[in-house]
Amino acid sequence: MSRSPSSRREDIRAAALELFARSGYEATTMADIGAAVGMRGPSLYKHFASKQELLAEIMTGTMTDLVALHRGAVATTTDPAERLRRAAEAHVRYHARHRLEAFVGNREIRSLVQPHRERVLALRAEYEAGFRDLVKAGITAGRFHVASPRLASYAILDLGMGVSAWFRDDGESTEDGVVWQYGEFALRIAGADGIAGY
Amino acid sequence: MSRSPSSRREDIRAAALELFARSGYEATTMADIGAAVGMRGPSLYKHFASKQELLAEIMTGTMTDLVALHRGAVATTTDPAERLRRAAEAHVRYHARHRLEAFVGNREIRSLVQPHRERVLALRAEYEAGFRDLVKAGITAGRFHVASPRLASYAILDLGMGVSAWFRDDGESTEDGVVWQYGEFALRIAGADGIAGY
DNA sequence: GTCTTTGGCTAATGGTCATTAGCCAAGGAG
DNA sequence: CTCCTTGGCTAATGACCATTAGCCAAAGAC
Repeated sequence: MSRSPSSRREDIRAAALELFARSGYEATTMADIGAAVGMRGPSLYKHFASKQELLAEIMTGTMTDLVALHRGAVATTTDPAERLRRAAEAHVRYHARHRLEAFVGNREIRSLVQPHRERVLALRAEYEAGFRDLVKAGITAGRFHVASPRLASYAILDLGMGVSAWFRDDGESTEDGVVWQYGEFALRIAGADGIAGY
Repeated sequence: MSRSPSSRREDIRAAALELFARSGYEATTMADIGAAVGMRGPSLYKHFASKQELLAEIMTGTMTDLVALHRGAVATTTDPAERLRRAAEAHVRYHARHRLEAFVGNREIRSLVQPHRERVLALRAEYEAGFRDLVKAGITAGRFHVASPRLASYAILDLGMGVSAWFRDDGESTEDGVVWQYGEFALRIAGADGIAGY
């Protein structure tokens, strides 16, 4: 039974994502992607304009989702510590749950060409500014204690990115366990009141 | 004036490193590397056996240096917090000071072929185990308070890796400032006694 | 039943790339 | 001075790759 065009396109996108994560964009060929969905490489061009369009769609989608999740996470509270915890948890949960998207989103920016690249970089800058603003607001409120809000926000962001590289929901770590623990780490990094390990 | 063979080889290695960091191993050509050192691509083969050898040398060297620096950092004290701080500081300083090596070392493992790849992965596993052991030792001594030593050690490692991606010694952050702050973050993540932001 | 559209095929296009082969100028050794 | 080695050159080898062109079977529309 043939697949609908939009589900076929989604299959191709999923196959490309898996191969880009495993081998890298440059080392993945259209023939590889085609083989993964049961067609020849040149047939992909009936569904996608180019190999670059595949990468652009994956990376833009990832960054758009992260920004939206961040906004949603911090929207319903004004407490600085709660906002940071929720933002960090959303960040880590996304990296655990969509680890291939997060991994490719982090790793393949060098292969993304204009204008997609600057669009993704702009979204990334917005996202990073969101974390920095959260840390600064906490310091201003007297709730966080850290010498450098800039370094703290970078550190918190990097924690999530690391998760996409190693996390497997294999029992040793559950998604919820990692999300909770990393939310805690974010508050520790920020030096939030009442967070000190016990 | 011609350069000595070993300094020529070092120039090629440095050029390759810079290009691998900027564009990625796969997207960098031998012609690119040759142009950077003032010769044609095929001439590189008088100094290196292959493009892969260049990558392997960079990545193995980086991992070997990190393991050695770690050993040195923890060798002269037995206090758990001091050991973790020193290990984290060595880790971050390396990533700040050798950010291209660290960046390529983190990002290009997918392009490294056997047997180099398993050698680098083994060194990486040893290095990661070193951090995990430090965190566990601190918990055993009652000095650290963290639910998951495994997650804490991953988090600490990821902090340094992030540094290689964004750090510039540009005044806004100095190497010493970042090293100190990140050493502090490592202790906070581990929930070290006496570290709570103020 | 006929015409149109869709989507997968193969062959081809235009180009790229790692690496080897062989040449030769320059420098060093004896 | 002669011979050998080194290191950079160009041309070539063998293979690969993104993408396009054109064909055609199958399915859908009327």
